[in-house]
Amino acid sequence: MEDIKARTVFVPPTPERGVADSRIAEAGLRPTPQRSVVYGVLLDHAKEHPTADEVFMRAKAQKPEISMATVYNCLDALVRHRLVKQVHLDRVATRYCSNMHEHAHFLCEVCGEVSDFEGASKPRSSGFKVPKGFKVTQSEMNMRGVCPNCIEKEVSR
Amino acid sequence: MEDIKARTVFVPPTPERGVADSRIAEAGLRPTPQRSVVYGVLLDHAKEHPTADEVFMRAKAQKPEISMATVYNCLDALVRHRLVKQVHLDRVATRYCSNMHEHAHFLCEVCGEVSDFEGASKPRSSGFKVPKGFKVTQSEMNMRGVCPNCIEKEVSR
DNA sequence: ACAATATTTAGAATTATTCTAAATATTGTT
DNA sequence: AACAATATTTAGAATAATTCTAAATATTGT
Repeated sequence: MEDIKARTVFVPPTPERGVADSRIAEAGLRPTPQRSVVYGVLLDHAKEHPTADEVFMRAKAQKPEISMATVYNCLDALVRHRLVKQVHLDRVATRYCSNMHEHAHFLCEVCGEVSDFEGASKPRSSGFKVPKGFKVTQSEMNMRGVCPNCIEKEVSR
Repeated sequence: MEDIKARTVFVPPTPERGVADSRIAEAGLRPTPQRSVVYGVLLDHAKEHPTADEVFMRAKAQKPEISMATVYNCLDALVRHRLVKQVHLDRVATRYCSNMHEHAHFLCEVCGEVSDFEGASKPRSSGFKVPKGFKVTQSEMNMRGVCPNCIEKEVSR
């Protein structure tokens, strides 16, 4: 019989983990296993726009000792170093997004799904006049409404 | 001596209160004194983008029996009926804004002040392609950075 | 004035986020 | 490789924002 313990302990890194580590280093952030896991979770689940809590649960699956405070610390560091965006869609939990291309976010008020919309999210390229004297470092464009799936369900009721 | 009690009890309605009441009625919302006070506070302090808590304190000054739960209820009703916008700028408290003209919000990361930027905040007029099949009912554009005041202070340090 | 319906209330409950201080890890130097 | 300096992680407590609950009150249309 094979050495099961060794087999189960060895979890091959996802391709994203290597990407995570090199980007963390490039960004001038001190590399730690926790940051690697947290950023890896976000890269693996960019489309889901997870909350801190969802990141915590996924990170815990890979690294059981990780704590919630660390997840918040890591998320803050990643946001400060422009590897991750915060998405403030509603009154409750903030979401995190590793897609740094220009895009807007859309929240379906029926099912709660968050979608990415391509297009300009930077003020200069989106019809906004930034008044003289202000320095803009980040911007986000958020929309709400009903997604195609939920419109269909409503019609067929 | 004059009747001080009578004088202090009579608080002349601000011009905004009348506006508040008629807009609440126009919006098809049941008129209640609480909604009137809450909306009046927002109309009087549109530039300050108050949080629910700040609205509560101001509303309490005019109507001491009002409760926090009612402030949230009223804010939700006003938002649903498009008299007020929610502003989701950061991880903490949501802010409220009675300026329904197209504009973006700017948060100064140094002093915390929120400013209005004129310009398009609606997706159609701001360079965003809303994918086919989505119904967009609300949108908000938020920016962060440093305001002119704080840039000046930083330079002169 | 009456029933039906919606709103308000206080307070408890829940959820999201921040804080704290001690333990551990990382870095740049010898 | 060992060392000091500095940064990060940790568990758990603390705080802050928001939601829930069920009873009391207000508003509406008849």
